[in-house]
Amino acid sequence: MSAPLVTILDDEPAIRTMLSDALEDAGFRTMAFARATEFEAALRSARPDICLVDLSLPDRDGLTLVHRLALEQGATVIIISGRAQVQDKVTGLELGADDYIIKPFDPAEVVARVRARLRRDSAAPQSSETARFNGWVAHFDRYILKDESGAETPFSHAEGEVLRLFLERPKRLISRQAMQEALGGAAGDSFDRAMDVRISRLRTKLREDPRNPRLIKTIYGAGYIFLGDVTWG
Amino acid sequence: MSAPLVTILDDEPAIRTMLSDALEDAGFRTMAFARATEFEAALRSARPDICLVDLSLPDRDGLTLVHRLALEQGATVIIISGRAQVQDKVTGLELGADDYIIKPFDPAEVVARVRARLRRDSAAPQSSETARFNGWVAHFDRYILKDESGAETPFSHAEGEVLRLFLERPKRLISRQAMQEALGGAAGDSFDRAMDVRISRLRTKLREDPRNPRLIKTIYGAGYIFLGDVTWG
DNA sequence: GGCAGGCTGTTACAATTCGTAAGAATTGCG
DNA sequence: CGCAATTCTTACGAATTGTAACAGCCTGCC
Repeated sequence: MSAPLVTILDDEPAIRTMLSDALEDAGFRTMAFARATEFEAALRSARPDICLVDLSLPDRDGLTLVHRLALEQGATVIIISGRAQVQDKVTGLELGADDYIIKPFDPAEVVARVRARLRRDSAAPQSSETARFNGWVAHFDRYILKDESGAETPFSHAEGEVLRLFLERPKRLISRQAMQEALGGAAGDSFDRAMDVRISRLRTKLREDPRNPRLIKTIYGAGYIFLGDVTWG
Repeated sequence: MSAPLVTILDDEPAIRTMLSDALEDAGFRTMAFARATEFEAALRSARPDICLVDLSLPDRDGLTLVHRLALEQGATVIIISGRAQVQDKVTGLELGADDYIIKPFDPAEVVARVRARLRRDSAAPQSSETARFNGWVAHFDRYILKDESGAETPFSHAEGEVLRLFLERPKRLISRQAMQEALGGAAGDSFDRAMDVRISRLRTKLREDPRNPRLIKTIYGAGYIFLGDVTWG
């Protein structure tokens, strides 16, 4: 597992340098951009773990960008802004940002906040081996799925990997790329289909209606989202 | 699914009241404590979704408490503290806190940060994912539109973006340009038509009469206006 | 070893989504 | 009314995603 990637989007060169230096000293990989368009272009090939975004961008409405990144792409976003009004912070956070840091800032605090976010994102894997969701009970230790009537459906290891991934991140978008990494597949062309097939088989076992899946939703062009109410243990 | 529970641990009664009031107005359940020992006793019977903790506690070292809560119990912890030094923030976050708010604070910001944490933690009641308007119910979490008879019409991601935009700004003019930015399209000539098509398809799903649209009105030369009576939640 | 059965990736093709293009319909204005 | 600008709708096609069918692999068993 390589070092987490942090992107920086800010039009002031001094800020970009300061953040890059501090974050790289702390062991992160960084990519810095001055304009939203460049940043978005880069997103197509790289998937950052955290995005630091300056709100006062010249070439695009920053809040719109945050919203798209956070709620639609499922990225973790930290806003860095010169605006210190409470109202600004509240709207930024409501739009999906995970944190809001005011300029001027101390790089050490930024690093600490980035670390705090990452710690949560990769939160300790569930110690428990059973999970309940929408009438189903998944027993990962026995590779079995029980429905409300108690009937058992076995699932395979590969299916279990996908199911566990969904149950650990319910109601959040999981991008195709993130899923492939989690499932240990190279991002190669051919593995794409393998992942699709895994999900398809899982859907069948969960008795999803192909026309209108209730649990595993596809977001065209982005990834998947699992909509169950999950309780572990 | 009951409202998320937020605990407040602070020795100043005024702060406790201020936070309780603000959080309950925002729809959360709260429990407030003046001392760490009481708080810990309560933890045995209740499982808070978020813990707000003041560091300057008389009866216990606050940082130790935060560490136990966050890293060992896996709880989500937000520190509220009078100490504004960067070093204090860094240690607090390193010890496992998820956020660090400095006194004096605005309750609205605290609420926004609590919401942001819950959204990430998953199951969180997001700003609410259903909206009612003129006999319709839009379920954004399920990508489904229900009419009065309960019949379901699925809508796609792209259609949902448009619908959400309308429902968030009812009875107000939305200029074409504003809409394009919100939908993430460059203002290029070609994307204009794409937006039209999205709206057209949405109108079809809402069963609008092309001659006399009741919900999505076109303002020639300006933009669109959504005329429904919208209630979120 | 040889075979049966299950698991999983690959391939091929079907279905869906969504932008583009083109022509039709509408609106505003003189 | 006539004309130009704007907007609506339909059809099409590229890209994305779903899934059935096939093949390779492993495991257990005789």
